[in-house]
Amino acid sequence: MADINVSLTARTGKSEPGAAPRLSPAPEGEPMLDLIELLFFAYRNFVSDPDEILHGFGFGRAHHRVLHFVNRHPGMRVTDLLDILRITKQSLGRVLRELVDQGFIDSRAGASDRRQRLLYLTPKGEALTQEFVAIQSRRLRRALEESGGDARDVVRRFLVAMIDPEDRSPTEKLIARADQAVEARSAARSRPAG
Amino acid sequence: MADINVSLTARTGKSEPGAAPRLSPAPEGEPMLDLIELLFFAYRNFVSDPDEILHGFGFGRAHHRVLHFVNRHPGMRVTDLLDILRITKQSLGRVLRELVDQGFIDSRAGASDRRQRLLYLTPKGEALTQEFVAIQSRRLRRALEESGGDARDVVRRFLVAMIDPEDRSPTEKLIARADQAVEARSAARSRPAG
DNA sequence: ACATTTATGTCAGCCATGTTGACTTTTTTC
DNA sequence: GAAAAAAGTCAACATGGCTGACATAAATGT
Repeated sequence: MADINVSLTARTGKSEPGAAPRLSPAPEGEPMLDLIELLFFAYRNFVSDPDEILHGFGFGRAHHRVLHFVNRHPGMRVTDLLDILRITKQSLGRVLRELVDQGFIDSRAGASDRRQRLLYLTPKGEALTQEFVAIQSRRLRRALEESGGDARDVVRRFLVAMIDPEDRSPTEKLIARADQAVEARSAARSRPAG
Repeated sequence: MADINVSLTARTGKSEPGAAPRLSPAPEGEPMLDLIELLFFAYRNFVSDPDEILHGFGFGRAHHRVLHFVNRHPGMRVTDLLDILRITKQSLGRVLRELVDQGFIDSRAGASDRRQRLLYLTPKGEALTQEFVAIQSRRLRRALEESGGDARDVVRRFLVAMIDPEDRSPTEKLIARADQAVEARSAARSRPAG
Protein backbone atom coordinates (compact mmCIF):
# COMPACT_ATOMS: atom_id res chain seq x y z
CA MET A 1 0.00 0.00 0.00
CA ALA A 2 3.09 2.20 -0.10
CA ASP A 3 2.63 3.82 3.26
CA ILE A 4 -0.14 6.31 2.88
CA ASN A 5 0.49 9.79 4.12
CA VAL A 6 -2.90 10.97 5.20
CA SER A 7 -2.41 14.37 6.74
CA LEU A 8 -5.28 14.37 9.16
CA THR A 9 -6.97 17.46 10.43
CA ALA A 10 -6.58 16.23 13.99
CA ARG A 11 -2.85 16.26 14.45
CA THR A 12 -3.02 16.72 18.20
CA GLY A 13 -1.43 13.34 18.82
CA LYS A 14 -2.76 11.10 21.54
CA SER A 15 -6.46 11.33 22.27
CA GLU A 16 -7.48 12.68 25.67
CA PRO A 17 -6.20 10.09 28.17
CA GLY A 18 -9.22 9.90 30.42
CA ALA A 19 -11.68 10.94 27.74
CA ALA A 20 -15.32 10.32 28.56
CA PRO A 21 -16.38 6.84 27.45
CA ARG A 22 -18.59 7.86 24.52
CA LEU A 23 -20.98 10.62 25.47
CA SER A 24 -23.01 10.17 22.28
CA PRO A 25 -24.43 6.74 23.04
CA ALA A 26 -24.09 5.19 19.55
CA PRO A 27 -27.74 4.23 19.33
CA GLU A 28 -27.18 1.46 16.81
CA GLY A 29 -24.34 -0.36 18.55
CA GLU A 30 -20.63 -0.19 18.07
CA PRO A 31 -19.50 0.56 14.51
CA MET A 32 -17.19 -2.14 13.24
CA LEU A 33 -15.08 0.11 11.07
CA ASP A 34 -11.90 -1.90 11.42
CA LEU A 35 -13.56 -5.14 10.39
CA ILE A 36 -15.32 -3.48 7.47
CA GLU A 37 -11.99 -2.31 6.14
CA LEU A 38 -10.08 -5.47 6.91
CA LEU A 39 -12.67 -7.47 5.05
CA PHE A 40 -12.24 -5.21 2.06
CA PHE A 41 -8.46 -5.50 2.01
CA ALA A 42 -8.44 -9.22 2.81
CA TYR A 43 -10.96 -10.09 0.13
CA ARG A 44 -9.16 -8.01 -2.45
CA ASN A 45 -5.94 -9.93 -1.86
CA PHE A 46 -7.81 -13.21 -1.66
CA VAL A 47 -9.28 -12.92 -5.15
CA SER A 48 -6.21 -11.31 -6.68
CA ASP A 49 -4.25 -14.59 -6.60
CA PRO A 50 -6.45 -16.40 -9.11
CA ASP A 51 -6.98 -13.17 -11.04
CA GLU A 52 -3.32 -13.01 -11.98
CA ILE A 53 -3.19 -16.59 -13.21
CA LEU A 54 -6.44 -16.19 -15.14
CA HIS A 55 -5.16 -13.09 -16.83
CA GLY A 56 -2.52 -15.17 -18.60
CA PHE A 57 -5.30 -17.08 -20.34
CA GLY A 58 -7.30 -14.01 -21.22
CA PHE A 59 -9.84 -14.98 -18.60
CA GLY A 60 -11.23 -13.07 -15.65
CA ARG A 61 -12.90 -13.45 -12.30
CA ALA A 62 -16.11 -14.69 -13.87
CA HIS A 63 -14.29 -17.66 -15.39
CA HIS A 64 -12.82 -18.51 -12.03
CA ARG A 65 -16.21 -18.75 -10.41
CA VAL A 66 -17.55 -21.01 -13.12
CA LEU A 67 -14.54 -23.31 -12.98
CA HIS A 68 -14.72 -23.44 -9.21
CA PHE A 69 -18.33 -24.49 -8.95
CA VAL A 70 -18.21 -26.92 -11.84
CA ASN A 71 -15.23 -28.52 -10.14
CA ARG A 72 -17.21 -28.80 -6.94
CA HIS A 73 -20.34 -30.16 -8.59
CA PRO A 74 -19.35 -32.18 -11.63
CA GLY A 75 -22.33 -32.82 -13.86
CA MET A 76 -24.26 -29.84 -12.57
CA ARG A 77 -26.81 -28.23 -14.83
CA VAL A 78 -26.53 -24.73 -16.26
CA THR A 79 -29.56 -23.75 -14.21
CA ASP A 80 -27.85 -24.82 -11.00
CA LEU A 81 -24.88 -22.65 -11.85
CA LEU A 82 -27.16 -19.68 -12.53
CA ASP A 83 -28.81 -20.20 -9.16
CA ILE A 84 -25.50 -20.23 -7.34
CA LEU A 85 -23.88 -17.34 -9.15
CA ARG A 86 -27.01 -15.23 -9.37
CA ILE A 87 -26.18 -13.76 -12.72
CA THR A 88 -28.17 -13.82 -15.93
CA LYS A 89 -28.11 -16.58 -18.48
CA GLN A 90 -26.55 -14.15 -20.94
CA SER A 91 -23.68 -13.23 -18.64
CA LEU A 92 -22.97 -16.84 -17.84
CA GLY A 93 -23.35 -17.78 -21.48
CA ARG A 94 -20.44 -15.64 -22.53
CA VAL A 95 -17.87 -17.03 -20.13
CA LEU A 96 -19.20 -20.56 -20.37
CA ARG A 97 -18.86 -20.54 -24.15
CA GLU A 98 -15.24 -19.40 -23.88
CA LEU A 99 -14.45 -22.09 -21.34
CA VAL A 100 -16.05 -24.79 -23.47
CA ASP A 101 -14.49 -23.53 -26.72
CA GLN A 102 -11.04 -23.48 -25.20
CA GLY A 103 -11.38 -26.93 -23.72
CA PHE A 104 -11.63 -26.22 -20.00
CA ILE A 105 -15.20 -27.38 -19.62
CA ASP A 106 -17.11 -30.20 -21.20
CA SER A 107 -20.86 -29.75 -21.73
CA ARG A 108 -22.75 -33.01 -22.25
CA ALA A 109 -26.44 -33.58 -22.84
CA GLY A 110 -28.20 -35.23 -19.90
CA ALA A 111 -29.00 -38.91 -20.18
CA SER A 112 -32.46 -38.85 -18.62
CA ASP A 113 -33.37 -35.33 -19.76
CA ARG A 114 -31.69 -34.48 -23.01
CA ARG A 115 -32.51 -30.78 -22.80
CA GLN A 116 -30.04 -30.42 -19.99
CA ARG A 117 -26.40 -29.61 -20.50
CA LEU A 118 -24.37 -31.19 -17.73
CA LEU A 119 -21.07 -29.50 -17.03
CA TYR A 120 -17.78 -31.24 -16.33
CA LEU A 121 -14.20 -30.05 -16.11
CA THR A 122 -11.82 -31.42 -18.69
CA PRO A 123 -8.40 -32.53 -17.40
CA LYS A 124 -7.14 -29.14 -18.54
CA GLY A 125 -9.86 -27.38 -16.58
CA GLU A 126 -9.23 -29.56 -13.60
CA ALA A 127 -5.54 -28.72 -13.56
CA LEU A 128 -6.24 -25.00 -13.66
CA THR A 129 -8.86 -25.20 -10.96
CA GLN A 130 -6.52 -27.13 -8.69
CA GLU A 131 -4.09 -24.23 -8.94
CA PHE A 132 -6.70 -21.81 -7.67
CA VAL A 133 -7.78 -24.06 -4.86
CA ALA A 134 -4.17 -24.61 -3.85
CA ILE A 135 -3.19 -20.97 -3.77
CA GLN A 136 -6.31 -19.79 -1.97
CA SER A 137 -6.15 -22.68 0.49
CA ARG A 138 -2.55 -21.84 1.27
CA ARG A 139 -3.48 -18.28 2.10
CA LEU A 140 -6.35 -19.46 4.29
CA ARG A 141 -4.26 -22.10 6.06
CA ARG A 142 -1.52 -19.65 6.87
CA ALA A 143 -3.98 -17.06 8.11
CA LEU A 144 -5.69 -19.60 10.36
CA GLU A 145 -2.37 -20.73 11.78
CA GLU A 146 -1.65 -17.16 12.80
CA SER A 147 -5.04 -16.77 14.40
CA GLY A 148 -4.97 -19.29 17.22
CA GLY A 149 -6.06 -22.85 17.91
CA ASP A 150 -9.76 -22.97 17.16
CA ALA A 151 -9.63 -20.24 14.57
CA ARG A 152 -10.88 -22.49 11.83
CA ASP A 153 -14.14 -23.26 13.62
CA VAL A 154 -14.67 -19.70 14.76
CA VAL A 155 -13.99 -18.28 11.31
CA ARG A 156 -16.24 -20.85 9.70
CA ARG A 157 -19.10 -20.07 12.05
CA PHE A 158 -18.50 -16.37 11.50
CA LEU A 159 -18.62 -16.67 7.73
CA VAL A 160 -21.80 -18.73 7.83
CA ALA A 161 -23.37 -16.17 10.12
CA MET A 162 -22.43 -13.38 7.71
CA ILE A 163 -24.63 -14.96 5.06
CA ASP A 164 -28.25 -13.86 4.78
CA PRO A 165 -30.29 -16.18 7.04
CA GLU A 166 -32.48 -17.46 4.24
CA ASP A 167 -29.41 -18.53 2.26
CA ARG A 168 -27.51 -20.21 5.06
CA SER A 169 -29.05 -23.60 5.06
CA PRO A 170 -29.02 -24.02 1.26
CA THR A 171 -25.41 -22.86 1.18
CA GLU A 172 -24.32 -25.24 3.90
CA LYS A 173 -26.14 -28.08 2.21
CA LEU A 174 -24.48 -27.21 -1.06
CA ILE A 175 -21.06 -27.37 0.51
CA ALA A 176 -21.82 -30.60 2.34
CA ARG A 177 -23.05 -32.23 -0.85
CA ALA A 178 -19.93 -31.20 -2.73
CA ASP A 179 -17.67 -32.48 0.04
CA GLN A 180 -19.50 -35.76 0.10
CA ALA A 181 -19.13 -36.17 -3.65
CA VAL A 182 -15.40 -35.54 -3.40
CA GLU A 183 -15.14 -38.29 -0.82
CA ALA A 184 -17.13 -40.64 -3.00
CA ARG A 185 -14.93 -39.97 -6.00
CA SER A 186 -11.68 -40.41 -4.11
CA ALA A 187 -13.03 -43.60 -2.58
CA ALA A 188 -13.84 -44.80 -6.09
CA ARG A 189 -10.29 -44.07 -7.15
CA SER A 190 -8.82 -46.15 -4.34
CA ARG A 191 -10.79 -49.23 -5.50
CA PRO A 192 -10.60 -48.88 -9.29
CA ALA A 193 -12.32 -52.25 -9.78
CA GLY A 194 -15.44 -50.57 -8.23
CA MET B 1 -30.30 -19.47 -3.17
CA ALA B 2 -33.53 -21.30 -3.92
CA ASP B 3 -32.38 -24.78 -2.97
CA ILE B 4 -30.15 -25.94 -5.74
CA ASN B 5 -30.83 -29.32 -7.19
CA VAL B 6 -27.43 -30.52 -8.28
CA SER B 7 -27.83 -34.05 -9.48
CA LEU B 8 -24.41 -35.38 -8.69
CA THR B 9 -22.71 -38.18 -10.51
CA ALA B 10 -22.11 -39.94 -7.23
CA ARG B 11 -25.63 -40.85 -6.26
CA THR B 12 -24.58 -43.76 -4.11
CA GLY B 13 -25.74 -42.00 -0.96
CA LYS B 14 -23.61 -42.06 2.15
CA SER B 15 -19.86 -42.22 1.57
CA GLU B 16 -18.16 -45.45 2.66
CA PRO B 17 -18.50 -45.50 6.47
CA GLY B 18 -14.99 -46.62 7.34
CA ALA B 19 -13.38 -45.14 4.23
CA ALA B 20 -9.61 -44.85 4.32
CA PRO B 21 -8.55 -41.49 5.79
CA ARG B 22 -7.16 -39.95 2.61
CA LEU B 23 -4.88 -42.32 0.75
CA SER B 24 -3.68 -39.57 -1.59
CA PRO B 25 -1.66 -37.51 0.87
CA ALA B 26 -2.70 -34.02 -0.34
CA PRO B 27 0.84 -32.82 -0.96
CA GLU B 28 0.00 -29.16 -0.57
CA GLY B 29 -2.02 -29.37 2.62
CA GLU B 30 -5.70 -29.60 3.21
CA PRO B 31 -7.82 -27.77 0.64
CA MET B 32 -10.06 -25.22 2.33
CA LEU B 33 -12.92 -25.55 -0.10
CA ASP B 34 -15.63 -24.74 2.40
CA LEU B 35 -13.96 -21.53 3.55
CA ILE B 36 -13.27 -20.46 -0.03
CA GLU B 37 -16.94 -20.74 -0.81
CA LEU B 38 -18.21 -19.28 2.44
CA LEU B 39 -16.00 -16.26 1.90
CA PHE B 40 -17.50 -15.80 -1.55
CA PHE B 41 -21.08 -16.01 -0.33
CA ALA B 42 -20.46 -13.96 2.80
CA TYR B 43 -18.70 -11.17 0.96
CA ARG B 44 -21.37 -11.03 -1.70
CA ASN B 45 -24.05 -10.48 0.92
CA PHE B 46 -21.83 -8.07 2.82
CA VAL B 47 -21.43 -5.67 -0.09
CA SER B 48 -24.96 -6.09 -1.36
CA ASP B 49 -26.44 -4.08 1.51
CA PRO B 50 -24.82 -0.77 0.52
CA ASP B 51 -25.19 -1.64 -3.16
CA GLU B 52 -28.96 -1.52 -2.90
CA ILE B 53 -29.02 1.85 -1.17
CA LEU B 54 -26.49 3.29 -3.62
CA HIS B 55 -28.52 2.13 -6.55
CA GLY B 56 -31.29 4.53 -5.57
CA PHE B 57 -28.88 7.43 -6.13
CA GLY B 58 -27.57 6.08 -9.41
CA PHE B 59 -24.31 5.23 -7.69
CA GLY B 60 -22.42 1.98 -7.40
CA ARG B 61 -19.83 0.11 -5.40
CA ALA B 62 -17.07 2.46 -6.47
CA HIS B 63 -18.89 5.41 -4.92
CA HIS B 64 -19.29 3.49 -1.70
CA ARG B 65 -15.56 2.95 -1.39
CA VAL B 66 -14.78 6.58 -1.97
CA LEU B 67 -17.34 7.75 0.57
CA HIS B 68 -16.12 5.23 3.10
CA PHE B 69 -12.47 6.20 3.00
CA VAL B 70 -13.11 9.92 2.84
CA ASN B 71 -15.29 9.50 5.90
CA ARG B 72 -12.49 7.69 7.66
CA HIS B 73 -9.80 10.16 6.64
CA PRO B 74 -11.34 13.61 6.34
CA GLY B 75 -9.03 15.95 4.49
CA MET B 76 -7.18 13.17 2.70
CA ARG B 77 -5.55 13.92 -0.62
CA VAL B 78 -6.62 12.42 -3.91
CA THR B 79 -3.28 10.63 -4.10
CA ASP B 80 -3.92 8.94 -0.76
CA LEU B 81 -7.23 7.67 -2.02
CA LEU B 82 -5.58 6.33 -5.17
CA ASP B 83 -3.03 4.52 -3.04
CA ILE B 84 -5.68 2.88 -0.90
CA LEU B 85 -8.06 1.93 -3.67
CA ARG B 86 -5.38 0.96 -6.16
CA ILE B 87 -7.27 2.17 -9.16
CA THR B 88 -6.25 4.67 -11.78
CA LYS B 89 -6.67 8.40 -11.50
CA GLN B 90 -9.12 8.24 -14.40
CA SER B 91 -11.35 5.65 -12.75
CA LEU B 92 -11.38 7.55 -9.50
CA GLY B 93 -11.90 10.82 -11.35
CA ARG B 94 -15.22 9.74 -12.73
CA VAL B 95 -16.84 8.71 -9.47
CA LEU B 96 -15.25 11.53 -7.53
CA ARG B 97 -16.61 14.11 -9.94
CA GLU B 98 -20.11 12.68 -9.57
CA LEU B 99 -19.87 12.71 -5.79
CA VAL B 100 -18.62 16.30 -5.74
CA ASP B 101 -21.15 17.48 -8.33
CA GLN B 102 -24.03 15.98 -6.42
CA GLY B 103 -22.90 17.43 -3.13
CA PHE B 104 -21.70 14.36 -1.23
CA ILE B 105 -18.06 15.33 -1.15
CA ASP B 106 -16.35 18.65 -0.74
CA SER B 107 -12.99 19.14 -2.44
CA ARG B 108 -10.92 22.01 -1.02
CA ALA B 109 -7.49 23.25 -2.05
CA GLY B 110 -4.82 22.53 0.56
CA ALA B 111 -3.72 25.43 2.74
CA SER B 112 0.01 24.68 2.80
CA ASP B 113 0.17 23.11 -0.67
CA ARG B 114 -2.42 24.58 -2.97
CA ARG B 115 -1.96 21.92 -5.64
CA GLN B 116 -3.62 19.43 -3.36
CA ARG B 117 -7.35 18.82 -3.27
CA LEU B 118 -8.34 17.76 0.23
CA LEU B 119 -11.49 15.70 0.42
CA TYR B 120 -14.25 16.05 3.00
CA LEU B 121 -17.73 14.64 3.30
CA THR B 122 -20.57 17.13 3.23
CA PRO B 123 -23.34 16.60 5.80
CA LYS B 124 -25.25 14.88 3.02
CA GLY B 125 -22.31 12.59 2.33
CA GLU B 126 -21.85 11.96 6.01
CA ALA B 127 -25.47 10.91 6.45
CA LEU B 128 -25.27 8.45 3.59
CA THR B 129 -21.99 7.01 4.79
CA GLN B 130 -23.38 6.50 8.28
CA GLU B 131 -26.09 4.36 6.75
CA PHE B 132 -23.54 2.06 5.19
CA VAL B 133 -21.48 1.80 8.32
CA ALA B 134 -24.59 1.07 10.36
CA ILE B 135 -25.91 -1.67 8.13
CA GLN B 136 -22.59 -3.40 7.64
CA SER B 137 -21.73 -3.11 11.32
CA ARG B 138 -25.04 -4.66 12.23
CA ARG B 139 -24.34 -7.65 10.04
CA LEU B 140 -20.87 -8.03 11.52
CA ARG B 141 -22.07 -7.65 15.09
CA ARG B 142 -24.75 -10.27 14.68
CA ALA B 143 -22.35 -12.66 13.01
CA LEU B 144 -19.82 -12.26 15.80
CA GLU B 145 -22.46 -12.83 18.44
CA GLU B 146 -23.30 -16.14 16.82
CA SER B 147 -19.66 -17.16 16.68
CA GLY B 148 -18.67 -17.37 20.32
CA GLY B 149 -17.02 -15.22 22.95
CA ASP B 150 -13.69 -14.19 21.53
CA ALA B 151 -14.83 -14.29 17.92
CA ARG B 152 -14.12 -10.65 17.38
CA ASP B 153 -10.43 -10.98 18.19
CA VAL B 154 -10.02 -14.22 16.31
CA VAL B 155 -11.76 -12.88 13.23
CA ARG B 156 -9.77 -9.69 13.34
CA ARG B 157 -6.48 -11.55 13.54
CA PHE B 158 -7.64 -13.84 10.78
CA LEU B 159 -8.53 -10.97 8.45
CA VAL B 160 -5.23 -9.22 9.09
CA ALA B 161 -3.38 -12.46 8.38
CA MET B 162 -5.28 -12.84 5.11
CA ILE B 163 -3.72 -9.62 3.85
CA ASP B 164 -0.46 -9.76 1.90
CA PRO B 165 2.37 -9.49 4.45
CA GLU B 166 3.84 -6.35 2.90
CA ASP B 167 0.48 -4.58 3.19
CA ARG B 168 -0.37 -5.60 6.73
CA SER B 169 1.49 -3.02 8.68
CA PRO B 170 0.47 -0.07 6.48
CA THR B 171 -3.13 -1.24 6.62
CA GLU B 172 -3.16 -1.60 10.37
CA LYS B 173 -1.55 1.81 10.74
CA LEU B 174 -4.13 3.29 8.42
CA ILE B 175 -6.94 1.88 10.52
CA ALA B 176 -5.33 2.97 13.77
CA ARG B 177 -4.85 6.50 12.48
CA ALA B 178 -8.46 6.73 11.37
CA ASP B 179 -9.72 5.43 14.71
CA GLN B 180 -7.58 7.90 16.56
CA ALA B 181 -8.90 10.78 14.48
CA VAL B 182 -12.47 9.72 15.23
CA GLU B 183 -11.72 9.80 18.93
CA ALA B 184 -10.13 13.22 18.61
CA ARG B 185 -13.12 14.60 16.76
CA SER B 186 -15.65 13.20 19.19
CA ALA B 187 -13.59 14.53 22.09
CA ALA B 188 -13.64 17.94 20.38
CA ARG B 189 -17.42 17.75 20.13
CA SER B 190 -17.80 17.07 23.84
CA ARG B 191 -15.93 20.28 24.71
CA PRO B 192 -17.18 22.67 22.00
CA ALA B 193 -15.32 25.58 23.59
CA GLY B 194 -12.07 23.82 22.64
C1' DA C 1 -52.01 -35.59 -30.58
C1' DC C 2 -51.31 -31.12 -29.34
C1' DA C 3 -50.43 -27.30 -26.25
C1' DT C 4 -47.59 -25.80 -22.84
C1' DT C 5 -43.67 -25.54 -20.13
C1' DT C 6 -38.79 -26.12 -19.31
C1' DA C 7 -33.77 -25.93 -20.34
C1' DT C 8 -30.73 -23.84 -23.04
C1' DG C 9 -28.77 -20.67 -26.19
C1' DT C 10 -28.31 -16.34 -28.85
C1' DC C 11 -28.60 -11.48 -30.85
C1' DA C 12 -28.39 -6.67 -29.83
C1' DG C 13 -27.55 -3.02 -26.95
C1' DC C 14 -26.74 -0.59 -22.49
C1' DC C 15 -24.22 0.44 -18.03
C1' DA C 16 -20.53 0.49 -14.41
C1' DT C 17 -16.00 0.37 -13.60
C1' DG C 18 -11.72 -1.05 -14.55
C1' DT C 19 -7.57 -0.18 -18.00
C1' DT C 20 -3.68 2.63 -21.18
C1' DG C 21 -1.79 6.57 -23.25
C1' DA C 22 -1.30 11.34 -24.04
C1' DC C 23 -1.55 15.89 -22.55
C1' DT C 24 -2.59 20.36 -19.63
C1' DT C 25 -2.54 23.41 -15.65
C1' DT C 26 -1.07 24.87 -11.34
C1' DT C 27 2.12 24.96 -7.87
C1' DT C 28 6.15 23.62 -5.38
C1' DT C 29 10.92 22.49 -5.09
C1' DC C 30 15.74 22.42 -6.33
C1' DG D 1 14.16 29.19 -14.18
C1' DA D 2 13.96 24.10 -14.85
C1' DA D 3 12.15 20.07 -13.08
C1' DA D 4 8.93 17.54 -10.41
C1' DA D 5 4.54 16.81 -8.22
C1' DA D 6 -0.66 17.04 -7.67
C1' DA D 7 -4.55 17.04 -10.04
C1' DG D 8 -7.57 16.88 -13.97
C1' DT D 9 -9.09 15.65 -18.75
C1' DC D 10 -9.86 13.42 -23.43
C1' DA D 11 -10.19 9.26 -26.04
C1' DA D 12 -10.43 4.50 -26.60
C1' DC D 13 -10.90 -0.04 -24.94
C1' DA D 14 -12.07 -4.50 -21.86
C1' DT D 15 -14.76 -7.03 -18.59
C1' DG D 16 -18.74 -8.49 -16.78
C1' DG D 17 -22.95 -7.16 -15.15
C1' DC D 18 -27.91 -5.99 -17.13
C1' DT D 19 -32.63 -5.99 -20.14
C1' DG D 20 -35.52 -7.50 -23.91
C1' DA D 21 -36.67 -10.39 -27.57
C1' DC D 22 -36.55 -14.58 -29.68
C1' DA D 23 -35.35 -19.65 -31.21
C1' DT D 24 -34.93 -24.58 -30.55
C1' DA D 25 -35.34 -29.01 -28.55
C1' DA D 26 -37.29 -31.93 -25.37
C1' DA D 27 -40.37 -33.10 -21.66
C1' DT D 28 -45.00 -32.88 -19.64
C1' DG D 29 -49.94 -32.41 -19.15
C1' DT D 30 -54.65 -32.92 -20.91
